[in-house]
Amino acid sequence: MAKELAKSYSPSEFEDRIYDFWLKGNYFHAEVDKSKKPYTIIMPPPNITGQLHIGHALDETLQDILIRWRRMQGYSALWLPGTDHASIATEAKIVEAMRKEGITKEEIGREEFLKRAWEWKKEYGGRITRQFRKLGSSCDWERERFTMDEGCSKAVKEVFVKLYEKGLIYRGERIINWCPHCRTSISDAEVDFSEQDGSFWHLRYPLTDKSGYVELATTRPETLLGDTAVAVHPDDERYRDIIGKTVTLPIVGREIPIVADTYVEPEFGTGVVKITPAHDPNDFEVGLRHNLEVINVMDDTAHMNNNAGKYEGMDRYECRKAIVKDLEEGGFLVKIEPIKHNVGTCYRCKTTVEPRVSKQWFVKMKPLAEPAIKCVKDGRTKIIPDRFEKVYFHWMENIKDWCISRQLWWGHRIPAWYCDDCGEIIVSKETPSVCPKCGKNHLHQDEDTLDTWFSSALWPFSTLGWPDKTPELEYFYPTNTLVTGYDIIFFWVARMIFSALEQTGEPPFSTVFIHGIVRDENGVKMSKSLGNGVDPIDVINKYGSDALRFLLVTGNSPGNDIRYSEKRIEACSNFANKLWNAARYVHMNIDGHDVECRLPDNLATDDKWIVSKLNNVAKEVSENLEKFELGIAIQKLYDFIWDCYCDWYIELAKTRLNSDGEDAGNARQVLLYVLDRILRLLHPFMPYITEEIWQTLPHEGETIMLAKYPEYNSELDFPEAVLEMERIMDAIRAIRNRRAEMNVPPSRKAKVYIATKFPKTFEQGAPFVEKLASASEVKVDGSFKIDGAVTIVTADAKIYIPMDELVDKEAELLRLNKELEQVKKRLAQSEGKLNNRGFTEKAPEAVIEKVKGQAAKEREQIALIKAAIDALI
RNA sequence: GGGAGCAUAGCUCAGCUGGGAGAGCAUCUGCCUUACAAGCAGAGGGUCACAGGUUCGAGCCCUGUUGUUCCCACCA
Repeated sequence: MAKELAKSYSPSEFEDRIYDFWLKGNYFHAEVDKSKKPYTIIMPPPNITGQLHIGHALDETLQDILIRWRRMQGYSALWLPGTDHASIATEAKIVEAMRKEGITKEEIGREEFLKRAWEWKKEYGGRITRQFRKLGSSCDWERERFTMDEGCSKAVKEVFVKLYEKGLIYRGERIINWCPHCRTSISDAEVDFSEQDGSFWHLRYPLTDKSGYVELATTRPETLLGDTAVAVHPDDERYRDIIGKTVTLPIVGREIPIVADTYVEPEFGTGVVKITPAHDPNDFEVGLRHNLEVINVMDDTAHMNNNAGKYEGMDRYECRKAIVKDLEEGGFLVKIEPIKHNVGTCYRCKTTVEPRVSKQWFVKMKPLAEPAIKCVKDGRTKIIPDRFEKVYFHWMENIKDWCISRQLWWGHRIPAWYCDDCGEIIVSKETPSVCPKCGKNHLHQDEDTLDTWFSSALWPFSTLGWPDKTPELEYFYPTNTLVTGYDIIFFWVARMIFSALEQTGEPPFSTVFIHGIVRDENGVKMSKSLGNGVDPIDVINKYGSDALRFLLVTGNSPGNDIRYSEKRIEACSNFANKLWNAARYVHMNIDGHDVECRLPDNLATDDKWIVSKLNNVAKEVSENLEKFELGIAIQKLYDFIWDCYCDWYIELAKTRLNSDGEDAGNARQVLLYVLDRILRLLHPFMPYITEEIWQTLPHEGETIMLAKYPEYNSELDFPEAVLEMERIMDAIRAIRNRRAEMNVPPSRKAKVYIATKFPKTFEQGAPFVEKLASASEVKVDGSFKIDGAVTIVTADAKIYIPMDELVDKEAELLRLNKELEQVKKRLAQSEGKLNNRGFTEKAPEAVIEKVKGQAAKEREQIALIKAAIDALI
């Protein structure tokens, strides 16, 4: 560790070194320790394919602040990290890499493919967590997990089998969302809708009895090949007579029924809908109600299959063109109307999804959703900010069964086997050797894997050892806080809650702390495809991790988005620089002296003032952190450090440090003590700079990480001294103000005469006035009255500065009168309140007292100003 | 169609349970006062979107309006 503080603040010089120091000290590691209270955060596992982006940086920073704060408070604070196997994304990456080599996954087969995948994981899977280290994340790397490691896989099988046995997992032929590019099913949550320009083709389907035709409109003419009915609303007068008749499907020639179903909206289009149960979720439902045939006309790449007759082999869009052409030629096309409509796309690759009937595994959601709703309703899990509870409830209450099977290889293979002889399905944690029903051994395992989110849903407890009853699970579970963005409430948070309740009987965490997303300077979401993203590593290299962390929490409230801008990060880095320099100043003064980091017995007024301020900041910061108001907490620290400590206390202390007496020693001690507490308070937010400085100062303990977080102490409140200091500071500010108005440079010192009712206070403060208000001499008396001087009035003092040549009597009078008017106005306001019976009868005592105090001060000030005016005339 | 957020200084945003509008940046003025010019001291700048209401008192609570962003639903 550095023994000396470098001349200038350059974070890149020490941040990595400090992180290594922490690692070597094993300070991030949390143990089961019954003598301490546990505090647990399970890290949202980033995808192994991922690269650190600013959104991770935000998520990590918030978690690190909470965990460092709790650790310093004495909790056994576990932040458990890990990564997610991200089946679709990873498989796509590997397939793409193989494509460049000219091979497909089918060619090399499942086993060989998985070998490659694991190799890929080994090589790149740790990239993102290595990047997390740059942020200063103090997670327990010894406990790092992976969603496909042995333990997590065990948990996945356990849950699958349990749910299956309970009847909550079933296999069935349903309509699901199919991505023709990824060639797998995806869940409802994985479909993104985007508005696209499309056409509305109005078609004529002739009645089979040749008595006419029905006109209908569709956005997907190619699905006509799979039509098995036409539907109208049962109450629609126009079509009452044709219900029960049949139409002959154009081109295909199939005879299909006209059914009545309330799903049809008579007002929309022509009030007639073609029904394609195999390729539309709503049509599928209609099909079920009317026992319609389901004709799948596409294969898994969205090319037409052999049900499509002469169109077989065509891509769905090629087929659309061909069909439209044929319809037109056959006289079936009435018109084409341009429309905008929402099209479902794959959240991974943005390919338009193809609704498709296929055999998949599903989780029955209703029974699981109920307790999950209750858990948040009764407050066992709190969502912050609470407006997101509404989002959660809405989703949970309208939830549909969750399609969990994926036609991918990279992931948890579904623990289900099929008997080739008798067709029995065996769901089991262990690989069965023979069919329990027919006893034969011709079994094959289901080819599919599970949705990535199935394993993520178990993350809070699978990582702690579940289903085994480990000491960790016992001690750290349920966890305390989950920190994540509002964009994955559905994907992840909701699923963790119902999974945990079902499997462990307890909510996975007591609080969900939701944050927003990071946007660019124009408020546009940062994304790879737009190229407007900022690489956190670049930012860290340029400004330091502490500045980035500061940026990400400051000026932000829970759940709100954050805007990144270069200007803002500069301001953050300036703050770090300010702290750095303050520390250098303290060093200049304590080095060579034997200074202890504790408060001296005799505190001067300014010492008491800064200690009181510090004490209250410590109190407020903790209160804000308890409420997850991180932005407010750091703002208070910023103000305290910059305004109170640097701009005032250090400047005040300068008047005392020159002597060799006890007072100078005391000032040194207080300077050091307050700096030490500042560093501790700030540490969770800016871990690197605080550690670097702390190590160079006299201190006890190995690391600031484990130093005690400052707490409020009523013995360190000195309200009297605070009041006295405020009087002096008011005077100093007023003098500075006047001098600035008159353009008097600081180099030009002037005598200052202070007439006040608090002569003792001001006599004590005289050196401060001298130093900070450019006074050559300060005289204090109760009754000064000086002619031809600049006159300044504060609530507690009348101040004269004889600067004859600068005094413009007329201007002085004008100014004083203006001030008088202002104060009078304020007094009128105060008195107005006090004379209002409604106010005095209903307002709380404290508020009334406050207003009374204001009024008194205002009267006082008016008297002083009037006297000053009299003196001038 | 349903829901949510946002609207406060020129810009970006805070404002915690209602009790005299704040910060950073930008602008202007004066300072190299030996921790820091990445700084110091000061100044200007706001009908808190609009209209009602509740209240002794509203940026904050209620209702409505407008603008804006987002989420959910997916009427073919």
